[in-house]
Amino acid sequence: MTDPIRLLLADDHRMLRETLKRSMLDEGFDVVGEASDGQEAVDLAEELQPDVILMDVTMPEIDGVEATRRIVEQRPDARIVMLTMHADQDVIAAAIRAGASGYLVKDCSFDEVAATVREAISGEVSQQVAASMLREAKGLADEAESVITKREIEVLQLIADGCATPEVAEQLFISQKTVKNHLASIYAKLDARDRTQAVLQAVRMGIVRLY
Amino acid sequence: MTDPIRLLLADDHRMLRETLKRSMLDEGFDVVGEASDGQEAVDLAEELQPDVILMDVTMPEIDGVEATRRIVEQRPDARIVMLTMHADQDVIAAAIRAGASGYLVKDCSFDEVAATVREAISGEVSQQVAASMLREAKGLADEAESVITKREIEVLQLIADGCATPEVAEQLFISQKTVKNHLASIYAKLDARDRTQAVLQAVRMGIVRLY
DNA sequence: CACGATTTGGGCCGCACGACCTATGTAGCC
DNA sequence: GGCTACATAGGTCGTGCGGCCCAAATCGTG
Repeated sequence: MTDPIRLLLADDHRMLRETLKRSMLDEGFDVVGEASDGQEAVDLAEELQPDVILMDVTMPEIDGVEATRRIVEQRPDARIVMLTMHADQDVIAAAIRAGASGYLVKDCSFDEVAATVREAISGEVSQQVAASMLREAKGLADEAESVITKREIEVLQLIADGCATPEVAEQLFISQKTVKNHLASIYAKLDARDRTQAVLQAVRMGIVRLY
Repeated sequence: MTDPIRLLLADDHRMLRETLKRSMLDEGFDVVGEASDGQEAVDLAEELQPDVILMDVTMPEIDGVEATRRIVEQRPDARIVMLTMHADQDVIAAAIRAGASGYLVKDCSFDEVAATVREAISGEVSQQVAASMLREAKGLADEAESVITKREIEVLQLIADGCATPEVAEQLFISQKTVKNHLASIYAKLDARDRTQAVLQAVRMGIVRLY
């Protein structure tokens, strides 16, 4: 038998992290570390050099997609399998672009998790990911347009936190008009008609945190 | 040694359900059934008569709080431990009112899960729940005011689905004014200033589903 | 340096939205 | 029969919001 696969788990919910760890250990994997936020995941990935990282999209500090980007930047051979609540096309596309080598919806079975981790090591790519990469290849122009900027995320987060336009402007030290411009840009990128839909989409994508 | 505690797990995410099941089995619990939505939880609770039900708040068809209400109605001695993403006071209060005997945030450790299930059986009540019951006793008037009606939930769900006021009115065959009245009532009950905050609060409470 | 993306800001317009007040019909309940 | 809650609907008023036009400064990358 070969050496066990060394795993790093990154999820902000301790319950899932611990139960997943137990199950992965049962299956013969070696869980070398756990991270509860994106920054911790980046730090531990460098420190522990795990074979595969199982990373949730929605996390504090840095979301999973951005954490993936930073890890892959330092270590292009890193194998990262993304976890998410919903099967959102935009999220899958963003994860692939960031350098993830696999993708799992939280509604999948545990066997699928184990299988996807092994596939990530062997270099195979799951059907879900392959299908997304096809779509990726088809509509690169579209994808490029749907990159939310830092400032736009700040605006979205403040609105999710309960701020109205004037308050967002005050918090960011900019005019209300600029806030509205950012929002208009966000609506186009997220295919949302108003702030409510924009925030909901951002929550689905893991861009914004819900407290 | 006494008979193992018979558990029913209800959560719409298969990954958590399966990993939690493995861990609970490891700990000597007997997981007799799994439900992926509220209706299934109600049905299986009656069929399997488990000692304790671990139930997520956010589920399709029927949310965890309502499922708890229905189960307790049929079997007042049922022990139900609620699971939720966020430590939301309104959710805790609603769960207690529905008849839950314990409460867990998904950020807790696995040991806490096992301990809370055992406490639920022995009749003890966790500190979190006790604290909430105190608040409950203090402000019963307040709590009574914060019961969202069926019609209000329909309005909230449609708005979460992307409808604007005129569209909600059309869908429900009522005037726009009535929709606005429902919204005003919702804002007061959920302590929200606008539809965005109302929908987010509803998502946190598990009243509304995010697709 | 030049180009594109980002961030900043202006004005205009029309409708949507939320606050506030009142009112009626219909249930369920003591 | 009254009481309370719920769902229905109207008016008015001020402001928030989103669509659409535009333009300037900054900044990273080629």
